[in-house]
Amino acid sequence: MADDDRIAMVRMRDVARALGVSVSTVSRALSQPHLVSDETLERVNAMAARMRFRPNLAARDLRTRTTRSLLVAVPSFSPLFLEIFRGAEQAAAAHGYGVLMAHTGSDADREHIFLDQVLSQRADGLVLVTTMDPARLAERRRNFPAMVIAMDNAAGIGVPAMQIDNAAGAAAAVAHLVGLGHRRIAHIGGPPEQSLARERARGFAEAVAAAGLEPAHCPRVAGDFSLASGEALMARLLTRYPRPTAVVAANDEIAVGALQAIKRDGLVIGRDVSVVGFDDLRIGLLHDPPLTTVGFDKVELGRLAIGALIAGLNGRGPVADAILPTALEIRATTGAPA
Amino acid sequence: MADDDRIAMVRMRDVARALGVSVSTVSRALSQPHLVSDETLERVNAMAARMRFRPNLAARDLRTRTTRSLLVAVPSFSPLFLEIFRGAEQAAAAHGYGVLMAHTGSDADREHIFLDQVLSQRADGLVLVTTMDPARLAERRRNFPAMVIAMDNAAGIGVPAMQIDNAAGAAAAVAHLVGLGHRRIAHIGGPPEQSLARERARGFAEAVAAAGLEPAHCPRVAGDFSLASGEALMARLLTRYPRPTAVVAANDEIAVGALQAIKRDGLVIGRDVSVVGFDDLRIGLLHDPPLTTVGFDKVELGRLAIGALIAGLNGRGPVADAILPTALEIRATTGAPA
DNA sequence: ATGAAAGCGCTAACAT
DNA sequence: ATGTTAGCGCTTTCAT
Repeated sequence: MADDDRIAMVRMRDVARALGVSVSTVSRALSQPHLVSDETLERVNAMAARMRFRPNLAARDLRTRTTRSLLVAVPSFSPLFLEIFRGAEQAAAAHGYGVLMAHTGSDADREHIFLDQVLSQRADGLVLVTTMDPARLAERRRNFPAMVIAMDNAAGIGVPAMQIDNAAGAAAAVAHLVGLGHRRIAHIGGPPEQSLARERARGFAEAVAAAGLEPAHCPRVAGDFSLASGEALMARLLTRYPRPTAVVAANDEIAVGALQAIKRDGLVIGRDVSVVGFDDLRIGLLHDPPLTTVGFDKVELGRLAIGALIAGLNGRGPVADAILPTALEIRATTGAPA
Repeated sequence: MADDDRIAMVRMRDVARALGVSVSTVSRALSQPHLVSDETLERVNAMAARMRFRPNLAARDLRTRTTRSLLVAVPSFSPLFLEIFRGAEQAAAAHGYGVLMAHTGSDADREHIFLDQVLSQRADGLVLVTTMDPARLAERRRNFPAMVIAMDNAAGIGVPAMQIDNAAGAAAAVAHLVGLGHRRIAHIGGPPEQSLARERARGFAEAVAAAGLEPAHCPRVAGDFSLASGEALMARLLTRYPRPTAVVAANDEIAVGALQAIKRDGLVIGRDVSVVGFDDLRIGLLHDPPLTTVGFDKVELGRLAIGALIAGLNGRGPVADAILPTALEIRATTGAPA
């Protein structure tokens, strides 16, 4: 019973009537205060508060063709992407936009869903965080809504992209190890379908070649960015002869898995085998010993993406892509080979 | 230049004109296909696809007073809350709803923002995940929109709440330790402002009393749910005389911090000092040795919350609160006292 | 500074 | 099975 004590929605006209003014006056007082007299402004504000008036945003959005809210779609809830979201949120708030997060599971269908949300005016724009080469999205549509790619390139789909220098990061890891005296360095990569994984593998390969290392001693294997894959692949690598003295992992998850495999074999981390991760997430810092890894400013990446998106929304021409630098964080899993 | 090659929005009337039918026919074909002839249906679908028509959801939402999308607001991006979100997402999808995630940072202002989103018709309902006692929200508003509380009680604000049995979980941890022979068990809690922390502390205290342990030997200290606080507080606990032989932590973060402090002191985990966590997150499983902890079905909690929300939306009366059970996951950080 | 009127793009009676 | 009409709650000209 009492099903009718649902919250009765109070509309602008209710506020207007209660005040004996027109709807336009209320509307103006609420969104363009400088257009009404001080007295009216005050009365409207007071009454709106008293009546607990909430504007119907569907109506406003329809009329203004804008929502002042943005979407950030992440592939998964990895801390990496969450950090990016955090930056996005900051930047959006600074510009008076709200942000909501959605996750795609790297599923193309789901990515299209969120693109459509923008096309359908549920949000003004989209930051698509992806590591899967967004060019494939073009197979199914020609025009893209207001959007920005983060973490990946946007080859050929004509939207701004904010990335990091994956190849340079991997190369820096190799250089560090070579400097320590390593000559047999392996790479445990991510799935080659992911452009992110390919770029990191490329950086590794190029650096190995540049250092003049024997390719046969620098094997490259591909995992799936999971800890389990890092562990399994490392275990296999350890049976090779000659055994690699160091490993560059394509992310921190893989690196920690590798570390566990090394420990399990009774080898000493940083002496028998050195490991470098990628992404600089907490999981590596928590490990004992803490992981040497390739870091970068994830929050800044999110900020940049939103900045570019909003600039685009404001018609300030096509924004330049950005490639953020990486920085090697040398901790305790790397050392001179025994 | 070419600023005008912005995506020209195609509206329903454009599709209707192209086909020589009325807008209503297009509308019906798209959302109530059984109301139009097969032939019309097919023509409309084809044309809509060809013209890349996307319905303007602001208009639809305005007209139908519904969005078919739900909001889940989490306090932080802790894996605990992300698991809950995952469950929410599943359940929502099963009912044809979309879900977006927002985060509140346990900030009351931000919580109100998302409540307002619902009142403003941006979403049909809200799952508010909180550990801060939602009753305080009532200070600032009388009526709540369609919402459900997750992880906390909803004392006195008249909305359904889906929680877990925090006190029982903590008590089970104590019982496990008592069974192992421990008589001096400490508790490192969370901030007492959080009802979640208070409940867990209460369960601890009651179980300690029920077991007839000497209260002076079972100190309770309060951290802030962070690893660092667990480490610092554990270090202090270890200087006490007589030293506690076991600790029940209010969450896994604290527990892992405690573990680090114990290790640093050169004590043996599970023999000199046993530790039980709470939440059963990956951080505990990753630890060496893996953490004994109080677990519960986080995904199910999210599912239940969405189920209750949607049931409420459909007018199926007030939904009963749920209290999910916890289950002790005995791993390797607990053992008989030395 | 304020009011009247039009209209955003859609859905849902109500006709036919 | 389809078309006509009204209207969701706002914002924004255009008058005054």
